[in-house]
Amino acid sequence: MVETDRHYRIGEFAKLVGLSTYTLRYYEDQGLIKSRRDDKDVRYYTDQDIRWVGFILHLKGTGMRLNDLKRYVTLRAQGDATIPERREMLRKTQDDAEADIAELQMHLQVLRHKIDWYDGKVDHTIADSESFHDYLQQFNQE
Amino acid sequence: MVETDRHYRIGEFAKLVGLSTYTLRYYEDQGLIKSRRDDKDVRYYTDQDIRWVGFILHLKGTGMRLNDLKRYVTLRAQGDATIPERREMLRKTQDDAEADIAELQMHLQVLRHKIDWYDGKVDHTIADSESFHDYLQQFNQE
DNA sequence: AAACACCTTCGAGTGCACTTTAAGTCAAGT
DNA sequence: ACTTGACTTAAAGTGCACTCGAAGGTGTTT
Repeated sequence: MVETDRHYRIGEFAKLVGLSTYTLRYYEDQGLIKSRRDDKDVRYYTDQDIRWVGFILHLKGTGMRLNDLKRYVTLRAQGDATIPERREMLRKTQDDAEADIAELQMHLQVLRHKIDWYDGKVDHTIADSESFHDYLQQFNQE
Repeated sequence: MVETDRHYRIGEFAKLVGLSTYTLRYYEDQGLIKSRRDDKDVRYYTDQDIRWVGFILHLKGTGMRLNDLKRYVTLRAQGDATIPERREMLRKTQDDAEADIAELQMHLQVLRHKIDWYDGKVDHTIADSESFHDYLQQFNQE
């Protein structure tokens, strides 16, 4: 054991994980996180919870929706038998995120070219003010 | 000249650029695009407009908001004197997009690790079911 | 003649993820 | 005593970017 006995009330916990107390209660309502209560019915959280919320934020950060997150949590609660499905959810999320990045990169490429054009690094003699776009059609798979 | 004399009505144009007619009218209301009208007051668009909408979609694709897009359009209408500001807007958008990608990559790294963990490629003997997170704290600058 | 595509204004609806308020209670700290 | 922070439920508000519908019109095509 490290120091897993530390307790945090919602306000402190909110600061630790970078969410508002509103959001934490909302996530609890949604079933994404759970909290224990002291004898006064006041929520408290532990370092475990910090890690769990951290993980949730990573999943959200890759674009996973609340609904999928709920599903994931439900599966997790059902034990190891659901690992294949959970793995599959993560893989799908990963694929989507990678596709998003690829698309973003493509759009960025156009932006960079336009900035270069503003900087005079690219041929200015073309009449059409947006014809750099033509040049970049080759990257355009959409 | 290539073949810049082709005219498209809104329905056809919508299909060409991948937006709905609703959205095209909405963008026009917002001042992002303009259309010419025939003698019956029916909108028509040209190949120029396809390129312009294409550019808009690239900017949106990098995360630029409608409001900023409006500002950009306004500046563009004011002529070359506003090029520095426009360039700066693009640079800012670029920076933001690059930051988004970096963050996404970081979250993805966690996801990939978790998938590996599910696949048994990573040590399974750790008791804490989410402790892979600890391992990745090093990437966590947020 | 009916269907279809276009036009107008303008307000309401959608989806997502919060965010806030209201209204009342409880308890610890300064 | 008062402020601060916690608690409850339920509902309304926010922001963004559409998306749609009503209601009435014109014009072209089948």
